[in-house]
Order: sequence, then structure tokens, then C-alpha cells
Amino acid sequence: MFYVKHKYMSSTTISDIAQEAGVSGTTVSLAFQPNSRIGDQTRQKVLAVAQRLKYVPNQAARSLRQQQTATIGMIVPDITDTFFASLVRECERVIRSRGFTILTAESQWHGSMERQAIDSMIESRVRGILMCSCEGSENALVQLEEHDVPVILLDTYPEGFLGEYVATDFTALGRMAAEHLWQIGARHPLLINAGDSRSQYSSLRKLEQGFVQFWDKKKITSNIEYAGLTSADGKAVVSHLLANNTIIDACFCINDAIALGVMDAMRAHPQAPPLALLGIDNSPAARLGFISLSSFSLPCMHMADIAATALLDKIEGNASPVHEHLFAELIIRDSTRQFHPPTSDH
Amino acid sequence: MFYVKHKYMSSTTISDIAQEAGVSGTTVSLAFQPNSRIGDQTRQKVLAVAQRLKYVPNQAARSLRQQQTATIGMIVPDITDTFFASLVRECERVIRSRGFTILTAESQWHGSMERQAIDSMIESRVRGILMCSCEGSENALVQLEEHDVPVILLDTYPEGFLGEYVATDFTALGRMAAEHLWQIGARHPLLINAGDSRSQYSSLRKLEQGFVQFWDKKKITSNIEYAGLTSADGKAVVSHLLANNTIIDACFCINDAIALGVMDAMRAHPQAPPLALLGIDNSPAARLGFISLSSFSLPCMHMADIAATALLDKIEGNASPVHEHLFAELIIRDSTRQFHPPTSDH
DNA sequence: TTGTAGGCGTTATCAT
DNA sequence: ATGATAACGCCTACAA
Repeated sequence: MFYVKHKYMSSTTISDIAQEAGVSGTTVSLAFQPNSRIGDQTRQKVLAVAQRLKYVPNQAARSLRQQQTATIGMIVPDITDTFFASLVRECERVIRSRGFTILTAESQWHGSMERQAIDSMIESRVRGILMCSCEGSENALVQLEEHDVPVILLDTYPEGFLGEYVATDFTALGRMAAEHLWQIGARHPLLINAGDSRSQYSSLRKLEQGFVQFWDKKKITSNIEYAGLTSADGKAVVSHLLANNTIIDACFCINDAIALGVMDAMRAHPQAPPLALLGIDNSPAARLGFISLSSFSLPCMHMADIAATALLDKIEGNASPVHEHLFAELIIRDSTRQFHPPTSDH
Repeated sequence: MFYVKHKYMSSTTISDIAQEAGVSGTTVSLAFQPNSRIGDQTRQKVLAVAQRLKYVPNQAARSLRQQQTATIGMIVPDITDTFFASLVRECERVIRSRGFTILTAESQWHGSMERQAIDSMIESRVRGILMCSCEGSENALVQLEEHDVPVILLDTYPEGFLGEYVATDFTALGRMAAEHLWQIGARHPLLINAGDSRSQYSSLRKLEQGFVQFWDKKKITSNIEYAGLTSADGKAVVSHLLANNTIIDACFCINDAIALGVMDAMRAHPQAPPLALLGIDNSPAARLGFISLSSFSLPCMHMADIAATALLDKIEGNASPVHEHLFAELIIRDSTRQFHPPTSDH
């Protein structure tokens, strides 16, 4: 009466169809629900009219009426990182296959953006959230709990976290890296870890712990440098160490990009002593014959499957909390295979 | 009366706040709108209560009432491709900065999935769509038109498309590639293009046209191979050509991954004649000193900015259709700089 | 400055 | 087998 009809949207509604087909709104609604109490002819007629009028159901109205959505939220720190992108893809696959839709957001490693994304998702009334937390806003998790939004953390979880998660065992990863380097004869190990805002990121801390503890047991001091996440950073770190004549014979980098930077630095200094090199990601470049970088393959698909399935199961009532640690797989290539330790050592 | 209250959701509503604060729903609603006719004290009181009750507005209700959302849809073929991921990030930045939210989807290069995504977005009543179309479902665009959902295509657009777009000029890119290879002395060029489902992808066709036409003018026959998009594909193609003693002295690949595969093949055959190598993406690996791959840098940020801004402007009433072609930038590195053409030629 | 009421599109409940 | 009705949470034209 009072309002201008169709101020912006002009989509056809159930009422339009009802009028056109000469039935009630109820009948139209029922026509769209499979196996509902309705005559076959009526259904056909209604669906035909709906198609002719190009009817598309209004999700907002549906959600409001049903008091629930079929949306799962997913938050990752960096969508341009292939690892996170793959997680998103796989989660999306599972989520869609179960009749839900996905709402993604990127925190860009900022706690404040992670929080914003969560707020926005609560407003959208997502049924649950899959999150690769950047751990910059732990109280955001409390907020989700307050709003009864189930969360499963992916890939990593903060120290002392009591909720559900499907994570990579980074302590084991660090230990495996150290062990491999030890076995090929390295005795002066270097770890290039992430500094700055990511220095408190728990998975990197665990990785470092696992790495350092192994060498500690061997009474070997491990060298640790903190840098950014790019090739340029890796190159700079090692160039600097070479210039200072620091003795290192193996380098473990927290991603392949850094490792490639290190490789670049080493190839620019052919007179430098050999350096075993190990990355994380098992990126396409690492697999190239003339690069042949040893690297850890993270259990991306597996994590995504488990986490997404667990979350959907939980939402649909089959409660069974997940606290899962998965292991990365070490892919050995030339960068740690062709290493010959200096004979002078040990 | 008849329904069970709070069957699933238990979030506090405006009415809850109104009751608790002893005011009407109107007042509460107004309290959240800045500069609305309302007493300062009342506003403070209401907001305090809202915070205490952990009120979060219900987007579904708001959208339904307002007959519109503040959501922009974005569809890309492959979220694990850094180029598309960067586009998403930049568009998201612009979209959020203007008070909208983004809903993303991945078509995985399948027309059917692109269509599904569009359907889903229409159900969500997105205000507009930014799309890197995989061009497998052109009639989907008609559907969007029928529903008055403005679309701006990003990066590429199908032959004969009449709508809005912000695209890379792929014809020019192909021509520039050919010209550069010509200038450094190449006379037996090879283009590794994408086959299979992407063979009809218009930007790749244009790129090929631009490339081939240049050589045609020089009375030179260009070799073209169709393959997948990975390093392994590039490696396989060139290994095969080498085995057949096909004469090529320059290779232009439609992405850096393929080019790296070619580089891998060439380094595995050091006795083979030199091959100038050119890629697209300007990926991090291309910049490494020991790789130094010449490559085209696509105007990713620029395209995203223009497209997202244009779409939002259009939605907000400042109509001004965009039909924009942007140019890729050729980054010359060693892979096309250290090339010495065989003296026997020409 | 605040309150009342009606309706956005959909669906669950209760008749017929 | 079908229809009438109310209600989800929110916003706004109008009344007070």
C-alpha cells in the first residue's frame, strides 16, 4: 500500500507464479520441494509457469523464514598462496557436494581483518566456519562460540586451543627436516623462519621447536634467521651469511619460494661450499629437473576433506569432535641428495 | 504463536533489545543508523544494551526488507592460479572499501560450473558480477541480463561480446611477443598454446592470431603446439620436438609454468641449439637469477581496480560503460637476451 | 523525539 | 490434494 513496489529488484515471486498459474502460494512453494504432497499435473503446471516467468527463489526470504542458511564460511590468510587456494578449492568441493554454499574471506595475515570477516559471517548467519587462522585475534573465537557458530581450524591452531582442528604436525615436520639433513651429513644447519607479524604464528614456532630440539640432542647449534616469505628474502639472508663467511652446510626454509631464493644465491656463488636445501610446499618449480628441490608436501586435500566433512557432520547433528594431526610427506630430490659433507668435519 | 521460537538460531533481535531497553523497535533500528533523528542518550542506551546482548544484525532480514543486498559476485576459472587469485584480492579490496561484500566462486574452467555459480548468485541477489569467464556457457550472460544483474568481464571476453569488459589486449600481446623474438633474431618460432577445453578460449585465440600474423608478414611459418598448462606439458612438447629434430629457435608459452618446463627440457639437452624463451605471468620463479625468464606482466591490479570501480559506479547510478583494453608489459630477461641466432640463417 | 503498523518473499502449520 | 494465514527480523511511511 504505502511502499513503492519493486523499488530495485523486479524478480518474480512465488505470488506471481501463483497468480499466473491460478493456484495458491503454498502450492507453488510445495511444487519446488521434491516428494511433497501435491498433484503431479499441478506440479508440472507450476514449474512450467515458473520457468516461463524466470523465477529464481530469494535466498534471503528463505533464510529468514527457515531461520537458517546453508552457508559455510571459510577464512584463509592469503588467497594467492597456492596452498590456501587449494584448501579453499577442496573445501568448496565437499561443501557444495553436500548442498551447502561457501563464503570465503581473506585475512591477509591481519587479526583485525580476520575479525572483520568473522563478524561479517555472523551477520550472514553462516552455519559454521573453516578457518586457517592467522592467530592475530584469538578472542574472535570466543565470539563465535557465543553465537553458536561451530569452528574447525585448518592447518594450524594456537597454543592451548581447546576447540576442534585438523592440522599439520609442524613439530614432527621440523624434526623430520632436521633428521633428514642430519642423515645426509649436515652439521651446520640453518633454518630460515618467518619474522615480523608471523613470528608468533604457532605452527612456525612448533616447526622451529621440532627442528632445534633435534639438533640440540645431537649437541649441534642450529642457526636461525628470520625473514619474509619471498625468494628475495631467502636470497638476501644467504647472501649476507656468505658475505660474513658464516659456516652453514644445510638450509631448511619454511617455503619453497624462500628456498629458491637461497638456491639463487648459491648458484650466484659457485665457489661457496655446497649447501643442502630443503623447502616446504612441494611447488611445481621444485619438481623441475634443473631445480630439483627437496620439499615437504603438505596433506592439503586430506586436511580439507576431513575438516569440511567433520564440520558438515557436526552441523547435521552427527557430533564427533576432531582433533587431528596429519603428517607432511618429505619429497627427497637432488637439493638434499647430491650433498657431500666436507670431510674435515667430525 | 504457532511456531517453536528459535528452532535453530538463537540470536538476539531488535525486539529483544527494544524490550530490554524499554523503547520501540523503530528506535533501536534508528540507533544503528548514523545521523538519524534520535536522542543522544537514547542512542547510547540502546547501543549499550545491544552490545550487552551481543546483537548482530540479520543480513537476510535486512536484504529482504530493503529489496537489495550489498553483495558483488566474482567468478574465476581457477583460484589456485596466482593471477586469478590476485584479481580476486584486489577486487575484494575495492569492493569492501566501498561498503560491499564479495561472494566468490570458481568455475574450474567448466561452463556448467560457471552457470551454476551464476544461478547461485542470482538466488543470493548479488548486485553485480565480475567475471573471468571460461566462455563455456555464453547463454549464462543472457540470463544475467534477464535478471538485471550488471556484469563486467575481466581479463577476457568472448568474440562478438557486446557488454562491458576490462580485458588484456591479447592480440597485441601475441604481436609483441613475436616482434620481440623477431628482433633478437629468431626465425623459427614456436608457440605453445592451450589445447583441449581451452582451445576455444577467445583470449588464447587472439594471442595466437597476433603471434601468427606477425610472422606471416615476415613470410615466416610459425610452429604451434597445443598442450596443457603445466611445466610437465611444456617439457613434453619440447622434448618431443627435439627428438624429432624439429628446428626451432624461439618459444613463446602462454604461461611461465609451461616455459619453465621448456627450460627444463633444454637444460636436459645442453647439446641442442639455443632457444629463446618467453612466458606470461612474470611469476616469482621467472625473476630468479638462475632462471631469468622473460615474461609478460599482466596488468592485474589495474584491471581489477578499473573493473570493480566501474561496476560499483554503475550500481550506484553513475552509469558509464567500460570497454577497456589494457596492455601487458614485456619484461626482458636472459632467456631472450642471451640468444645468438645461428649465422647460417638469412 | 518516539511509536505504530505494515510488508519484503518464503514456508510451516493448520484448516478445508 | 489444496488453500489461508501467520511469522521469520528488519525498515520506513506515517501518526502522535
